[in-house]
Amino acid sequence: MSNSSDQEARESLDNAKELVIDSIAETMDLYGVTRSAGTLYGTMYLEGDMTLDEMREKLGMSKPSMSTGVKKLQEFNVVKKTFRKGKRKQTYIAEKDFFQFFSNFFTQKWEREAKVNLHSIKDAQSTLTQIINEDNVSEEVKEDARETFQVMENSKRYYQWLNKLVETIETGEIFDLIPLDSKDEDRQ
Amino acid sequence: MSNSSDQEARESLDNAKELVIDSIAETMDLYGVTRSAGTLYGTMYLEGDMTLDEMREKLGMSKPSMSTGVKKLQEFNVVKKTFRKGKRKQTYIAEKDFFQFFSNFFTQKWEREAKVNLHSIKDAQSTLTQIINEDNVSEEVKEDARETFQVMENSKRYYQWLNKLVETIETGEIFDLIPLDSKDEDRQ
DNA sequence: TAATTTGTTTAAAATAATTTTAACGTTTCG
DNA sequence: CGAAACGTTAAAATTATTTTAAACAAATTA
Repeated sequence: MSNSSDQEARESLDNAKELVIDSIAETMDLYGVTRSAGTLYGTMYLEGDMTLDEMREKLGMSKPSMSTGVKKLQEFNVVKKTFRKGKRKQTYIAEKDFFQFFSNFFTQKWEREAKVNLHSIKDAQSTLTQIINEDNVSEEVKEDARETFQVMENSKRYYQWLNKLVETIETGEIFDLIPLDSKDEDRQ
Repeated sequence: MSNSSDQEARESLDNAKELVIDSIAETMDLYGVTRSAGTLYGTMYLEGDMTLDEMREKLGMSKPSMSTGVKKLQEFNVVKKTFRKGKRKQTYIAEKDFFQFFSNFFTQKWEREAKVNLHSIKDAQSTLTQIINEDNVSEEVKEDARETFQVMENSKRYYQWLNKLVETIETGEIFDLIPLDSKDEDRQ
C-alpha cells in the first residue's frame, strides 16, 4: 500500500523523528558535542543500527564526514560497531539506554578531569613548596605561594569526590541512591 | 626586598599557577567551554577578584574579549560581579567552591536537556498518535510510528531521573548520599 | 558641562573547525 | 588474480567561531 495519505503519514513520521533528533543534537551541543555528531547520534538512536552509507543518505552528507562523526561518538562511548549478518558493510549502533549514555559519557569526562587536575596540582604544589622553603625570597611571594598551595589543596577534595561519584555511577549504585521511579527496575 | 632570587621565585610561582590554570581550561573544554573562557575562569580562581583590565593585562588579550568571556562564564553561573570598595571599576569574582561550580554548571545543563527533550517528545508523540489512529495509512508506517512512540516514551524515564538528580544536587542532598570525606580515594 | 573612564556593541580580520573531494590501502568476491 | 566495494586519510574548500579595533553609550569626576 502506498497511496497519497500514506505518503503524507510517512512525512509526518519523519518530521516527528527529526523534531526529537534536533532536540537531542541541541542538548548534546550543551556538553560540547558538535551539532552534526549530535544529529548523527539522534538519527541512529531512532533509526537503529546503520551503515555509513545509510547515514550519508539520511543526513545528506559525505561519507568521510560520517566516518569521523561516528569515530567521535565512539570516543564518547555512545556508539559501537556491530555486525549485520549477511551484510558486508560495517554497521554502527547507538547506545539506546540513556542511563548508560549518561554513565559512559560523563564518567569518562569526570575521570579525566580529576586525573588531569590532580596531576597538575601535584606538580604545582611541588614547585610551591620549594618557593616556601627557599631563602632569599620575599615574604610577599612566600605568602602568595602559601595561599595558592592551600587553594589547590582544598580543591583536591572535589576531585576525590568526583572520582567517588564516578564509581557510584559505574557500579550502578547511583540508581539505588537516586531511584528511577516507583517501578524499580534493575539497571546495569 | 626584590633581588634576583625573588624574581625567580615569582616566575616559578606564576608557572605553578599557569600549570593548574591550563589544566582547568583543558578540562572545562571537555564540557564545551572554550579554552579562553576556561583560562579566564582558572585565572580568576587563583588570582581572586579582578577587573576587566586586570584580566586583559594578565591574559594579554583585548578588553572586549574579556567582557564576552566573563559574560559567558556568568551564563554558566560560575562568575559573578562584585564591588571592590573605593574602586570605580567593576570587579568579577569566580566561584571558588568547585562543588558549587559543579552544581551550578551541570544542573543548569541537565535541566535544560530534560526540558527541551521532554517538550519535543510531547510534540512528536502527538503527531505519532495521529498517524497511528489514521485510516488509509499502511501498516508498515503505523508500525514504525508505534515503535518510535515507544522509544520516546521509554526515554522519558531518563529525563525524569535527570530532574531528580538535579534536585538532589540543588538541595545538597547529593552530599549526604555521596559523602565528601572518605579516606584515600587516590585513584589518579 | 566637558573631559575621562569604563564597559559594551558592531564590523572586520584572523583563526579555528568542519566538511568535502580526491586519493589511498584493504578487503571481499566473482 | 582483478574488479569492485569499503572505510580511512590528506588536502583543499568552506563555514563558523573567536578575536580585535573602532565606535558608541553610560557613568564619573573635575
